[in-house]
Amino acid sequence: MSDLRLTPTSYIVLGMLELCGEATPYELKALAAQGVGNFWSLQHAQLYTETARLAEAGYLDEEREEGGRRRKRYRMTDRGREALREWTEAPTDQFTELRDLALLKLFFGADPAGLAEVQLEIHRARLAEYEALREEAAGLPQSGPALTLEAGLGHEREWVQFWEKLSG
Amino acid sequence: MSDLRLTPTSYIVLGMLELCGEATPYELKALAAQGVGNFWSLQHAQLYTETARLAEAGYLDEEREEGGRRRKRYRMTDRGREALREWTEAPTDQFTELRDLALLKLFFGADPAGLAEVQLEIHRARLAEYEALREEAAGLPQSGPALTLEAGLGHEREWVQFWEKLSG
DNA sequence: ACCGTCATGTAATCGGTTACATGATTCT
DNA sequence: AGAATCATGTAACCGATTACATGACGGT
Repeated sequence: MSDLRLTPTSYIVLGMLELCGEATPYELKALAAQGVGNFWSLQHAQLYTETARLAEAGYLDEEREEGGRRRKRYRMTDRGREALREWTEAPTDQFTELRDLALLKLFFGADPAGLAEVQLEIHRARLAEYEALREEAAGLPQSGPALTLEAGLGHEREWVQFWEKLSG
Repeated sequence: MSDLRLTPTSYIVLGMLELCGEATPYELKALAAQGVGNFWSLQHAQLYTETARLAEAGYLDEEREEGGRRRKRYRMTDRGREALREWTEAPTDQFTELRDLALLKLFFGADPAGLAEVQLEIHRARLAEYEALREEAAGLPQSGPALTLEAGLGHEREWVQFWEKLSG
């Protein structure tokens, strides 16, 4: 029940547990991969340490499965739900830097065309993925994930345009 | 002369030292603030530890000033220049995630309009800064920094559009 | 029965952030 | 001269990445 600082990682875990009710760290890994991981991914090891941390601080309940692998299953406590709600409700004025490695190389004088060739490939691929995701979700009611997908699409288009201008 | 892994932070230090010849960590801090810090900022403490690390591994020369604060001044060695050149020349296929805190809140159900209000403010301000920078640099020959500024402009416009759609 | 691969978890390391600390300099 | 602020630097802490380790399972 100790105090701790909640990081974005903490809220990702809390948020996913709210969506799915209860899960083992391994299940959270799968859940992250198909959702929030598209724009904020975690190492799988983080899911083990973070759930343990949150449980110790009273934000999660921990329960060991009997038999087999005796895996730990987690579910939110009221305290966890409350923390997530407060966080979600409060807007943030944090500014996100680009922090793009290719851009960093460009800044320090790298050859634009060379960078563009490989960056175009990955950004076009990602853009195609996002467009496929949007197809799938077409018609579904608007939702948080759908909105973030729109943001991702916009920025990927921007990257593609940017590197296209620099290629060749 | 030990071995170490060079991180983006390392290359920022090396890159800045190539630009300015030699500097103390404190001077690097100022240099970073007006340039690369716009899209990849560092804590000032990093500049002390990173220069020391690079010097120990032979990428930088370290020299103490006599008298006064006896500050340490750093300059690149041939090894440092070589490392920077190799890094700059090699394209990267690293994909950069958005990792935006406001987007994360949106994903987990935050109220779009509330977020948009404060996000619009900061992104509009940043966009204005970038436009001013471009004014200043108008006419100057194309350069790495100028290209990254274009990228920044594009993404800031994208953010502004995105949050505008969600506001009100 | 064996081998390779996926599932699942823990431990060690390390960069980065935060906090702290002291020497200059300016202002009143 | 004293207070406040800026310049400059070091130390401690902690989250995140990396490396390691073992158990289950499918195929041959």
